[in-house]
Amino acid sequence: MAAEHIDERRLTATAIRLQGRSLASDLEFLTARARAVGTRRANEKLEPLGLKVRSYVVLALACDDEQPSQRELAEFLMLDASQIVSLVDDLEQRGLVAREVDPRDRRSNVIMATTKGRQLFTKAQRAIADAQDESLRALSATEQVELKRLLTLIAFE
Amino acid sequence: MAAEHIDERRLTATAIRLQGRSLASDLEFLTARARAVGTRRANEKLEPLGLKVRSYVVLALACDDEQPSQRELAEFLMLDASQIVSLVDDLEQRGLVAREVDPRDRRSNVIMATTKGRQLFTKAQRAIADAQDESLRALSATEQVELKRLLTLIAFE
DNA sequence: TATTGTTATACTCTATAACTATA
DNA sequence: TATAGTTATAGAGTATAACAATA
Repeated sequence: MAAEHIDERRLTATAIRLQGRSLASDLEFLTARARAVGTRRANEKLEPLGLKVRSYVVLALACDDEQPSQRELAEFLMLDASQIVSLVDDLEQRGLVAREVDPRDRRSNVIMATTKGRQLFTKAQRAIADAQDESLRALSATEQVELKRLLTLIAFE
Repeated sequence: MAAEHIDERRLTATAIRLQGRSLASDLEFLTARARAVGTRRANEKLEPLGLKVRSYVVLALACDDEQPSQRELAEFLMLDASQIVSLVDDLEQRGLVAREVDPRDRRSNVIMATTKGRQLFTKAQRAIADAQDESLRALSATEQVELKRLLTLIAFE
């Protein structure tokens, strides 16, 4: 009965007729379904590493030498600040990232990846790339670039 | 401190630098953020009608004369069957949709919109169209069509 | 006074297993 | 034996308010 027990990508013959419906051209529906398909697939690939998309994105930004504050992470990832606390808690307890008080503003914590965190991130990038390649399978190289460009426009607009 | 208290579309100057990071070209991150922005906006527009994106999509398919079963809704919307139960329960209690046993397979419920449901759906379509127009503001007409085409490819692939 | 991070809390969303009725 | 729907439940994701430290 669980959704995982059915193929998450293709639809059965019985449900295909719903694809012709007006909802199928609704941006809200399309982004929600694209994200659901992609997140499920990516979480499966990340599972052996003990990561999910949620924790991966925090680790990715911690690895990128920008030393973001928790506030910046919350804003960029569109998560509540209280959610960042528990995501960073988890990564910190596993020795993957470290909090460091920002000397310029001692209210802020700057998040940095450890060596161990960077090593795991290298593996995680491969897992995410695998998932992404599967998602983009039906698109040409040009279309892949164009999709990302257009998604960026609506994700940050 | 809640995420709603910050602008959900534009980023503050402090977070803009994160946009240059490699994560910003990650498909998983882009679809997640595009969906988060879009769902938040659409839920705000739907709120006066007592709907959310989740309930809207069920109502939309119920209005489309295809008489989907709950199973088909679950599959198409990528929700668990048990979630469809509570969404249909809510819409049914409000007199917006009706369950009817499928005479060809008496295990199945066919979901149909009532007149009241169709009337509300007309208003909801306008609300969703408003939200979508805001999301697509930065795209040309051609780009809007192209984005939906490419999203369809990854959402159903 | 305002902001960063934190904690506690509650609410929504999603998944799992067990049940019933039909097939 | 398998499938559609239901129920109960638990876990993940998200939002809100209040607080301490700092600005």
